[in-house]
Amino acid sequence: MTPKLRLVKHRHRCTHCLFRRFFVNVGLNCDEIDQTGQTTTTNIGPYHPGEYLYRAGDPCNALYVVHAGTVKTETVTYDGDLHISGFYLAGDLFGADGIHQRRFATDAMAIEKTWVCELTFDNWATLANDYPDLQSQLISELGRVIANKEHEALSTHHHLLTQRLMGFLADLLYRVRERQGLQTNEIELTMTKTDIARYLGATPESISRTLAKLEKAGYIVNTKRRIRILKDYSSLDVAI
Amino acid sequence: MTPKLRLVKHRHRCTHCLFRRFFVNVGLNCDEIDQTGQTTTTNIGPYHPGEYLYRAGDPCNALYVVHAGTVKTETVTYDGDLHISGFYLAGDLFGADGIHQRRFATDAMAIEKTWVCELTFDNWATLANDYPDLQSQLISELGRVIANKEHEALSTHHHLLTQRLMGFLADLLYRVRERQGLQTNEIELTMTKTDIARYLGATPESISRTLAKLEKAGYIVNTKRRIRILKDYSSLDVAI
DNA sequence: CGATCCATTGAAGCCACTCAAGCCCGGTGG
DNA sequence: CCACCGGGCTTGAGTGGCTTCAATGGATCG
Repeated sequence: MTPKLRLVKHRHRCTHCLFRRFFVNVGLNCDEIDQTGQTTTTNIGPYHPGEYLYRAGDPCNALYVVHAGTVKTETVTYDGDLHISGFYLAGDLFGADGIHQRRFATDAMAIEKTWVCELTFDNWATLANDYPDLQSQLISELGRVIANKEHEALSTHHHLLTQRLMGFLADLLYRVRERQGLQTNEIELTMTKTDIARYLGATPESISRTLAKLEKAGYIVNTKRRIRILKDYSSLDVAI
Repeated sequence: MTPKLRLVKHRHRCTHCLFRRFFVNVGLNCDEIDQTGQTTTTNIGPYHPGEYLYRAGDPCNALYVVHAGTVKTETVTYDGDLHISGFYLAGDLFGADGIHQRRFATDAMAIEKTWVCELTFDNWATLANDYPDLQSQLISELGRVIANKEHEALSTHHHLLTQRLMGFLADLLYRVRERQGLQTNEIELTMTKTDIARYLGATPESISRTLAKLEKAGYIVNTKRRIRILKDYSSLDVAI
């Protein structure tokens, strides 16, 4: 990672940016902070599909939020398998696994054209000094990350791939809706189905077969890069 | 949970307590804090095996650290399965999944005679006001929890139960060694094997069979409530 | 000393993996 | 422009690991 080549001064408004929400919650907005002359967040990008944002073991000096695009974090297991630990959409915090050791535990890669907001720990310390409530904002957000990871682990333990996959799609639809504010039932898949397999701990073949089965049973419509959800996840018949 | 009946003033030293480590790291110790007249942590217990510390949905007003004993956190999935999200030994922080929503996401149950340290958010806010560095202590710890959860998720995706189980045992041995400071190779199992199954997403039958297989292959010695590790996890032959 | 929960072992079935082949698509270069 | 290539996706056949169902033994406890 050679951030120097990519550093772009923060210019456009981070309307969906988590950091902005933090600032607003303590009674500030980005403009005010800019006016104080303090550097707050830095917008970095674009990263292109397949490009690494950082690698496992790199020093972690900042927090990141996806500004636009999608990021995946992945690890190579000791026996060579590739495991994906998360997909991050616009507004999502990622890289928190590096906070403790000050080194990232995973690789982070853009899977489409992506910009991210960077908030360095140094800047954070300065800001938190002036606005102490910011700390509890971050603590709360980390709590949310933990609760999410636990929820993910839950669906991981469904041994039927049908359920894991429907759970994944339902979660993705939920998150897309959160961002669009629309009640759409269609997901634009930014990740490959192979990546979905790596995320769910399955093989691409099984994903393909299971999607076909779900389509035949009338739960989804599965086109090239889109999936339309026809029934709610909770109505899933395990026996199909 | 009826904490009022169990509240015991903090008396003995929390030598392994995470909170104490926080205080020490900002240049304090429990004695000094006690002298200021501030209530810091409250020691609660004993909880007996099978007793709930809190239930999913209960309001979360505090952070908890195991003082002595073992705690498990579990969730009932919508289809009735019981999933265990973690085992917590002396010194471990738990309940962090309740920070964001201010409600716990899981049930917490003692699996042996257990005491815990409670630090309420109110007390935390007071302390953090006087000693701002405490906040980053907690942030760092939450980062550790996140990194751990991600690591757990990794081993979850080993599809061979043999590997998941050996990984679990190796992790448990590592954590026991951390606490005892000894180079023992024996684990005293505080949880039932059924609980191990629920944690690993398997059935008790499979755990039983896999342990028998590992013993026959010379990797472990499996007695009633103890397991002795004979070989390192990394030397595990997948083909057994 | 019966009740209950945990643990173990056996037999049968099923789901997902492995191996293998072919298709589709975008990108590249002759 | 087309041939070639590579990666992702799909489909087929066979195998293996884990689950399910069932039954028994052991441990703890009121």
